[in-house]
Amino acid sequence: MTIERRALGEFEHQVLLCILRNGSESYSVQVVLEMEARTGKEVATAGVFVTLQRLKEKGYLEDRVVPPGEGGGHARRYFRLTPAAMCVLAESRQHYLSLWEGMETQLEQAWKRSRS
Amino acid sequence: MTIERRALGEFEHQVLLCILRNGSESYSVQVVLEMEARTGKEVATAGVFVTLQRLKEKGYLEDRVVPPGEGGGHARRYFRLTPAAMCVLAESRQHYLSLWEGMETQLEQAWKRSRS
DNA sequence: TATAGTTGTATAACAGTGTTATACAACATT
DNA sequence: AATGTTGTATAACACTGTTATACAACTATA
Repeated sequence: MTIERRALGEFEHQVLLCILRNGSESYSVQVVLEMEARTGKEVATAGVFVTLQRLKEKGYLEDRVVPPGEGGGHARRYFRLTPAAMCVLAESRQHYLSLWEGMETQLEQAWKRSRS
Repeated sequence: MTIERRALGEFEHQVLLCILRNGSESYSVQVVLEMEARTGKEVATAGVFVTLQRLKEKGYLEDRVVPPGEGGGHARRYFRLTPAAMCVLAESRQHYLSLWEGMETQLEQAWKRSRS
């Protein structure tokens, strides 16, 4: 058995990117809003929540609970990427690019061919 | 309920790309070899097989059985992409690019920051 | 003609990821 | 006290990925 890092699912991948994009830290609702803004589709909070937990278990996220400020409200759990997460993101980026290498034009040609 | 095409899983995505890359048609073993050549990792035939079946059920692949030629051997089941498959590939490509837009440099910077 | 080897198809079982429904906790408003 | 809002949390289920295993058709070799 080799020590192997499992690949991320697409949704996990997306959640990590949104946290990174939001700045250093994000909590669940921020991630949901960021994802919706970027995809144009509705995103369920619970789905993001479960994914945040699983990513934490796998060592890709660290979290801290921030108590409500002076304005009151509910405490929030903020997540930030670990170095392992950035590493796996970079790797999966390379993987993706190599899979698609030269395929963009080929897909377009195949598409035209299929309509003629 | 809107008529919605489910997103592809990453492995499904990869299988479609490999068939497209191999030319117009491929059968299971060809896909396995193509994937191994591209990723450098071993790929289980059964995994590819199940995925080919599922992609066919979803309307992304069409298949035909080709009897053994003069040299003999086992009959092969060849698969080719449907227009729907090319369409979903193109869409998921756009989706991916928009998710990563501007993130490559940001990931690099976050990475450096985390080591300082 | 047995026996073993090769290639390719096929299915079942299970683990991992994605989605939905639901509950709950803390605070604000009326 | 009752209601609304925001955010956390869990359970259940469907879908995707992986592994183990069986089987079918042919080849080679003794």
